[in-house]
Amino acid sequence: MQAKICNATVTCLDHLGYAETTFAKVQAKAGISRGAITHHFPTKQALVAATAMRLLGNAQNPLWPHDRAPQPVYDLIMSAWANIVNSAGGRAIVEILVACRTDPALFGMLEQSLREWDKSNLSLISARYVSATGNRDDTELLWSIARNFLRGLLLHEKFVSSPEYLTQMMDRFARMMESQLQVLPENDVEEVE
Amino acid sequence: MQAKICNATVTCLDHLGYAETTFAKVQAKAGISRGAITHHFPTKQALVAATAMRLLGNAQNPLWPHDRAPQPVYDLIMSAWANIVNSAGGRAIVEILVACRTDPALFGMLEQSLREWDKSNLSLISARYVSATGNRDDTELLWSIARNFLRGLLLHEKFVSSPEYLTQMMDRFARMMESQLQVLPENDVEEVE
DNA sequence: TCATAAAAACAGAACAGTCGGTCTGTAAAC
DNA sequence: GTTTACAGACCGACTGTTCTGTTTTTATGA
Repeated sequence: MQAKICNATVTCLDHLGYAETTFAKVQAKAGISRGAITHHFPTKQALVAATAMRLLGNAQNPLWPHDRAPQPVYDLIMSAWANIVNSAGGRAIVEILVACRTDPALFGMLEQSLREWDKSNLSLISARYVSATGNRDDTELLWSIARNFLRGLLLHEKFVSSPEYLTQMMDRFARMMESQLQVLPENDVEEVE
Repeated sequence: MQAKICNATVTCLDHLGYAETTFAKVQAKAGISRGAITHHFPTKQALVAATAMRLLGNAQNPLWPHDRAPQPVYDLIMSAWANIVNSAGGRAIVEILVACRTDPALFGMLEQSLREWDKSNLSLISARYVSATGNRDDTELLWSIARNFLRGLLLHEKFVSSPEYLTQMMDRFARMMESQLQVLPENDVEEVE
């Protein structure tokens, strides 16, 4: 039930934005009663915070399969955009991040979790990729830069002069990252997470 | 009067976010009557759209003074962050861009203006800076990348592990740009805009 | 094993407050 | 004298939240 509610919330955030994501809309989208939603999530912030936590959990894995070798940096950037950031969940996360900036209650609920997610996300990267300088901190800096670029791109996407231009930006950025970041040479990368 | 209303709107967007920016709040912040605001801006979208146009006009100049030589790329990135993106106006713009994604009425009012602003912004850049490849399109791509990164950084700012880490990210990105972009050699750069 | 109590899961009505938008009224300007 | 600039009351719709019921699940103890 909670999963059903949060999925409906993601859809609403993606299609309607944070402001228009109301209890009534989520309830209608999920096809449930009003009581169900307020029982599990007494406030709007609680609903959105729970949805964010769920999304973060799902966004951790799909980029680096445990069984296969890490994909090249270029492909990593491309699939991060297509499968994570520019997805319903990714767009919902951006709505939530923006709301966090001005909603202290929501910020308080998510601050710690987002910090921890950020940290574990970075350590997943530096277990598989390494900066050209060989410095681990630099690896994490580069990935942070990439993540912020992709999120910023989400805001600009609808105003890009043409779809091809967006492709060119992605390609240009991925090539720039490629020159700074590389797949870690064959090591044992088992004991991660 | 319109300027007073729009300034109050910027403050509200910055402090309260798009969802909580209401006619009542703007009215109170500007210290005017309800009639004044609805007279000039009949809908909330019209108010926000007019505010956006005003902000875009202000955000065009300050990075490249006409009288002095263009600043180095590193400084350009740094001052774009400090003076444009991470300012009250910059944060308000991001709120508006996010709202545009899900509000068709607002999007319709701003789409054309934002596209034109983007174009003129890019031509201002390529009049003073050039990609290491010498290609003008590449220059514009690089600047688009920088702008999107800075906007994305705005969403992440409150969750960064430490203030120093943010400085490091800025520094790392600016150095990366520095290696791809350079100040255009002394030419006549008068007939711009 | 099963009766039973306690708790959790849901349903839906009700609430006060606020929203965006419209309306009439007045003063000033052109 | 017609239009524009402002003032402020008014409105229905909708907001997030609280509340009282009803059903289902879970825990308990003999």
